[in-house]
Amino acid sequence: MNDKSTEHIPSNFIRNIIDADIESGKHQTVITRFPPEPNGYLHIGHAKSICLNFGIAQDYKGAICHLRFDDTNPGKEKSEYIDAIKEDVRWLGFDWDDKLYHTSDYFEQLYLYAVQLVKQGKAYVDSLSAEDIRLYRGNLTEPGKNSPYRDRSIEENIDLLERMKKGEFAEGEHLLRAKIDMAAPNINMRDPAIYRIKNMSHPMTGDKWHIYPMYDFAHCVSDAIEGITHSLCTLEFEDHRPLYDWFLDELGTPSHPQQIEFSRLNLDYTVMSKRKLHELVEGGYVNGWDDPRLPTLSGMRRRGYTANAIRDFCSRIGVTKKDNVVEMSVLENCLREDLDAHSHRALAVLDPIKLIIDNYPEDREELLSGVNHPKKPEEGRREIPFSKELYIERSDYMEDAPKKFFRLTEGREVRLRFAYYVTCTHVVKDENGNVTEVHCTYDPETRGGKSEDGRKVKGTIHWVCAKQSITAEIRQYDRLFKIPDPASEKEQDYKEFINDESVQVLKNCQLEASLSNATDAVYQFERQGYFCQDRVDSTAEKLVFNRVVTLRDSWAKKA
RNA sequence: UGGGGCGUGGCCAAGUGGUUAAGGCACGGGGUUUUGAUCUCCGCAUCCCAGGUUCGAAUCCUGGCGCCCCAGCCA
Repeated sequence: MNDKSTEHIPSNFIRNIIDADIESGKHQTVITRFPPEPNGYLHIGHAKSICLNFGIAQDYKGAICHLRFDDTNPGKEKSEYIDAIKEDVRWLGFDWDDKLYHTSDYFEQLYLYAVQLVKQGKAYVDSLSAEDIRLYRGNLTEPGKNSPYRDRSIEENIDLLERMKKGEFAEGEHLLRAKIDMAAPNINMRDPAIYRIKNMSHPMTGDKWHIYPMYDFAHCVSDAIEGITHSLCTLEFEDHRPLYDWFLDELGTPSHPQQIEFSRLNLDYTVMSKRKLHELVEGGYVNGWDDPRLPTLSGMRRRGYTANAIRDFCSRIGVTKKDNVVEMSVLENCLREDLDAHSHRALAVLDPIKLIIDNYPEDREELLSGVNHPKKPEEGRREIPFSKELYIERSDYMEDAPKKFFRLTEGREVRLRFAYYVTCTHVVKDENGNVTEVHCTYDPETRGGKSEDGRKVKGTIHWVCAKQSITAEIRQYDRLFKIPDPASEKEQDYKEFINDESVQVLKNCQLEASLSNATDAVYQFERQGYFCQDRVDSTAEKLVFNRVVTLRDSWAKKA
């Protein structure tokens, strides 16, 4: 970890609570946990939680953060996701040491605790249908009513529960419920489910179980077993806290963690729910979980985002209980800051057009020197081949250019970066009137891009040597959705707002020769943006680069 | 019309009775610049509303208003 992400210790209401707990002696140290359900890939919203939980573990003396897979629903979970999640957490720069757990590690204890509840008369086996249970639950304004099975004897309940466990019943036949209060204003307290029958095998426990615990029961008990001090979760679980506390109080667990809720991260122009991400991936709207347009950590990693930038982002957005939608520009700014500091520069022409220097010798070739990083001379220099015919960016020539256009137009002089001053003389067009060649003359006295006479040249453009450039494909990504908050439109499906121009593929980009040895690092293609090789599609024969993010462009904004 | 939360500038977010109401992003403007990048300088709010308490309130009280979450045998 380096740079911005650890420059200052963040402060937020959760850390304030922890500070107070340590100060008061309530806790000597802190144990947090990051508890993903392995039913999908992690996204930047999870990164917020990861940075919060693991960040606390890093900053407090003796503190530790557990990684716990919340695998209580074998119908939705797969071990493929477990591996992906571990990889993402590691990539983000965090380490769970040997504190890797699964809720399924506790299935035995969980069951014993359930039996204890039954024996205490605090849980019962209900045999109502799912439909009836819903009916009996009441609604937001009306209380529910007791199930006719609510007063079964403890003996009968134990017997039924044991048989549920053995797999004697079909799914839905019975359900273990907490006996609390069917008239509670908090619907979560209206005899919530504890164990349901699922006759399916589990990635970790195989065919051992026929019943699986519900989140509300499993989560608090798992936290207690692990001695978690502060159990941090998102706002929608606030209503579940009374239940979290009820279970632990009834059970008399050795420890009673404190649940604290904070608001989820929302980012504009994208979606963050697992359900929607699943839908985008499975519906073929994007190409897999690691599609560079997705806010998944694997997608962002493939796109070229750095872990450093994401950590910095998480610390900048803060942690509160307020609903929020963070602008993408904050993330992009974190990225640019990190990339500007660490990326080597290169010259690459995305939309090439020939530039011919009429007064440059036909057969001459020379090597010019370019700095790898303008602020870090220690990063060295590289040689860039130069000759009579170059490629420049099509957009760097304009026929009827306004005064403020600092690039090429007839009679205007510009600097070729690291090379020479050239003055545009004329252009050649095809039968349709499209410019096919830009012609110019160069000033041999300006080698390296500077002149002795102190003459001012406002514009500098990038170029590559036509003969020695290498061809590559470049994928330019844009926001996935056309509107800032696609998920909030009540009337329309969010998929209707997908931006069908979210990726633009340029197949004939010309890169400076040194890029044939490109690593998997991110490069700044000068005046364009940051790019990195696509880790899955780029090969030695066919280079493919992803545009991570553009450079800030105040000129384009005005124009 | 049940319960639980939340409301500080365009977006995040400090602030916990006495501060010119931090900071970041965005935005506008100036300077530097062999990337119209970077860097740099400057500008940019009286705190949802209304009453009240107080010498003094974004911070305390009362009453409104607005937004979010909850009726899975999902997490």
